[in-house]
Amino acid sequence: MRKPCCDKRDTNKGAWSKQEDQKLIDYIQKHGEGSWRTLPQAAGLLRCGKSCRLRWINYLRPDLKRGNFAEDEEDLIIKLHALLGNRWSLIAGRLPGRTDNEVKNYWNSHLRRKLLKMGIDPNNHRLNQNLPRSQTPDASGSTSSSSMKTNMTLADKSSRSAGDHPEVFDAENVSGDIPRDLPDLNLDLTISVPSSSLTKVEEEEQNPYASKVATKVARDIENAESPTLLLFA
DNA sequence: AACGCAGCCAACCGCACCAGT
DNA sequence: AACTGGTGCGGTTGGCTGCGT
Repeated sequence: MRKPCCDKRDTNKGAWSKQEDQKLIDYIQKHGEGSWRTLPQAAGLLRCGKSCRLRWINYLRPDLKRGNFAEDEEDLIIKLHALLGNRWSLIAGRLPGRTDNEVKNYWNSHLRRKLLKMGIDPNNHRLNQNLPRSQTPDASGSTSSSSMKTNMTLADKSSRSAGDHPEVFDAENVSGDIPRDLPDLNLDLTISVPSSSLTKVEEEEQNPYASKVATKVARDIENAESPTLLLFA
């Protein structure tokens, strides 16, 4: 039995105060990130290390992009979710300035509903004949979101939350499942490792978060058992 | 004005992963 | 190989806010 990450009796919980935020920012600016377990004490915070890490990553990081998601960001999230499932950190890694928590929340509060409204099962990105499909133009694929089109799903064998996604993806089955009179759901799921003229070191210096996750995405995709990626033209 | 409800989002929790020993 | 500590991730919760009645 491992001991808890901190002594919960002595730690604050709940919303962060401005003073706490400032202490955390000051400390990280001086000493850099890492050593989250010892950081709270060193920074004079009565917080659990995990809590500090979360606060920094999700809220205080200087490279965070706050505010509404753009259309292309929405599209990308939908595509990546079809590809990766609920692996929010990987998805967020493709969206500069966005955090896994933010993407997860946005998915659950907006995009899930949007797909459902379009008659698409948000769990597997397949047209769901049991769900009512709205007759509005939005539901025909010509939504405000330009490329909200899908006819695919993907087995994500390595996912820890594989329950959301079918273990085996059968392309033949898909083509058979989708009625011919449905809108063209051609979804380009091409995914590539971010290319950069910067060296890996330079890239990591400029954006350690994006770089780190991008590396993981690339590794995951490389390691994926064939045929994990099934792209449908 | 008061209340109930739904949606959003920050934060917490528990588990898994990984590197070091 | 087994163990341990630190870190990361995804699911869930709870409080706040806005809206309708």
